[in-house]
Amino acid sequence: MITQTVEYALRAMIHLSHHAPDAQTTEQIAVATKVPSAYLSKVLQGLRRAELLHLRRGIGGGVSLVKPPDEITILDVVNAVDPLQRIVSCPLKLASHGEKLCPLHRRMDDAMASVEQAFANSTLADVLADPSTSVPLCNPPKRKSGR
Amino acid sequence: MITQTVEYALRAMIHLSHHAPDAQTTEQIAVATKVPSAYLSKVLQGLRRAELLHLRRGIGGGVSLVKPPDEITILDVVNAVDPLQRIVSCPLKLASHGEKLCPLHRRMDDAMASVEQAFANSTLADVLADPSTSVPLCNPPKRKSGR
DNA sequence: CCTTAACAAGACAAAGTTATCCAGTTTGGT
DNA sequence: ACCAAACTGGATAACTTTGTCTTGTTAAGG
Repeated sequence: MITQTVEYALRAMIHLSHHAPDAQTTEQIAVATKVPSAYLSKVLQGLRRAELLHLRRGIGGGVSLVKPPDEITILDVVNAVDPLQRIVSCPLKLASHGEKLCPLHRRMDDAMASVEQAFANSTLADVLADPSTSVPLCNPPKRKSGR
Repeated sequence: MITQTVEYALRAMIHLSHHAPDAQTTEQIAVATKVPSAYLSKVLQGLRRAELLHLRRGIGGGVSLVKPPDEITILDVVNAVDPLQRIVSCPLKLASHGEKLCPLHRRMDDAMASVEQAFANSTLADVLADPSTSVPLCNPPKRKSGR
């Protein structure tokens, strides 16, 4: 459910939010988020199909967010690349169960619902603004003498 | 996170709980839970390794629960076959983050924690006793004339 | 118009998951 | 002892996910 692809997509989106509204190249994102760049480009294409990203090619091109970070939730990102699978009907196809989930699947879907809820309640801006600890994905800027 | 294997394992455990403390053959479980029997036997071996099941071979053998259904949680079953992956340290291996999760991964792990919590709070007996709707996994017994 | 930076798209490879099959081994009953 | 019912373990196959590579296509700038 939190697949590698989802993890990569979230890293990329956070990184872009951090630099919003500026564009970043795929390569820049790959380095910053430690994602294999060739694979990242596939993931980004998924995010573009979901209309979360704008990709421009050619010199000076790159990747940018379509909407500001406070209008994009974690759930949006997850659903763009690997949609959260809710259990909507009996996986055993029991006719008598139909749309009503049995107690087992009811519980499993409740768990999925809580994840969906949590993801829907956090925007990328929320994540960036989180006062808790460190900057998402980033080492704190090193204080260098020559700067 | 709720992989096919986990789904199968839970179906088998619920089925066994339903018949506890009697044993069932792998084939009986496979038919009742609509799981491919050859694969089910692998899944059951995982549950045995986790000491949730007792498998006996030979005539009259079969699969039985090691503990009563009210002492086995959904989480026990999940962790036996495909352990729930909590995020315990920064996936980017940023030295500065170390054990502290950044706001992104903190949120992701919180979601995992809520799932873990939900799974830990339901025993197999709870699922069976659930008054909500239908019997877990089963079609209601059909009223046949000759019976 | 040519070069170069950048994304696009498809083929392909590696690894993990799911599923099948078969030749053993154990066990109870005759 | 033998037979038949059941699980065991290993090999293998199909499929999905993850990752790489190569060849295109787009766009800016001189």
